[in-house]
Amino acid sequence: MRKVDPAKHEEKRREILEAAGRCFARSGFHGATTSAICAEAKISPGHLFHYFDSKEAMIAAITQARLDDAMVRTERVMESADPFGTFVNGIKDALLTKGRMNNPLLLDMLAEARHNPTMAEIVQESTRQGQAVVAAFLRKGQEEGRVDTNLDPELAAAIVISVIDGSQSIAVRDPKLDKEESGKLLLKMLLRLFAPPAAADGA
Amino acid sequence: MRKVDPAKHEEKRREILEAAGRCFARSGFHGATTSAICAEAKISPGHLFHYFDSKEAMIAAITQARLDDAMVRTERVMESADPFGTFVNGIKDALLTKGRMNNPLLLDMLAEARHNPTMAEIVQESTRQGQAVVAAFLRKGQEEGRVDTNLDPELAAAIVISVIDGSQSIAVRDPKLDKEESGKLLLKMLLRLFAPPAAADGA
DNA sequence: CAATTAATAGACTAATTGGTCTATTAATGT
DNA sequence: ACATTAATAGACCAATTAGTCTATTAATTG
Repeated sequence: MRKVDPAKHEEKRREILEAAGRCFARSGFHGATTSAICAEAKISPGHLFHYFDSKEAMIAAITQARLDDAMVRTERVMESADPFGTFVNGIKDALLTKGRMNNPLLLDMLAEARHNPTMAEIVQESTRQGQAVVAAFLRKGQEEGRVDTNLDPELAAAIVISVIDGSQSIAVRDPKLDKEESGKLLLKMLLRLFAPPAAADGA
Repeated sequence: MRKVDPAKHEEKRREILEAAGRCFARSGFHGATTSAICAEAKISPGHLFHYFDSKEAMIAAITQARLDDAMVRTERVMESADPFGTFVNGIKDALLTKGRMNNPLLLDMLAEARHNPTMAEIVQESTRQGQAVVAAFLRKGQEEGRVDTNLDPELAAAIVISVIDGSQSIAVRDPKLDKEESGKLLLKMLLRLFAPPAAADGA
């Protein structure tokens, strides 16, 4: 008989998903056709649907993958020597929209989640997890006296995520705006929100 | 002969556009079919395409209309007795996502603009105008000593818009989160960013 | 009222698109 | 070597969808 390496199967799936990701980024979830994805991945339709049940499933898979990816990277920060400090750096990275933290599909994913219950579930579940992790960082910061203890960590975490989401809109609305500058100001804004009443954090 | 009221024509267009808006809000720009729009507007396809050249044109028109609408409302604030104060109230309204300032298509519009040059142009042009108006409010605030003069009004305006955009994501990511609460915190965050070095704005 | 043209309907279509079916090739284990 | 099954191709299809065409009804004006 034959019993083939499931790792190879997974690898191919990832490969196809990456090609799909490029197509989706270019044309949106609905604008990208399966045949465009086939072309990008250099496979036939039969082959494509051998790996994914439907285009819907591809959209769900890539969304899940991207969100998971962001989660993993965020969680890894927790293991560093200075969690809160590294966390702030992570936000910076996310806001500058350049580090591999960046996900050009974010707006599409959010919009899609407004119309598609499956996607909504994926996004919401991922948000629950992400929010919890961010809240943990904020609590850590509160313990260290670097974050205002009046802030509700869960709520503040939601705000952090919302600001990162919002930062994606800047590139769309004003492509000429310097991302470095806007990112820095967004970060400053968050840090001021975090700052305990005493410390003014002028710079 | 016959020479019919162009106002009536415009009115019907608006009517159809409103129906389309409901469909788009429900299913997204691509998920909503023209026949769904026909059903919602209670007209026939022939009739629909008598008023709009294409679905694309409908998407562009509704986007333009929504953005113009937001602009008009924002501009009107400038005419009030206390522009900056009223402006802050306007932001509050936008963040609470309830006042008629709210536009459930915002995320869809931004996502679409990433893939569709026509939409990109509309969004970017509208942003230019909106940003200018917001920057004017901030300058007013600076003159009145209510806004940090170190802030670049144009850049800060971009941040304000980005935060409002980002606030839309909250409802998607965490529908259970209290909008009142998150809106209040977002507003506080912006006000702290605006605050001149001296005033701490503790509340 | 008659003529004219706008408003409206709705059957129809051309093209696209997600997805299937069959066939072929290439691994793998015995 | 051979049997078995996975990997892959690509022709094909059913359904959907944006958009058209023709016909009818309703205003408007002279």
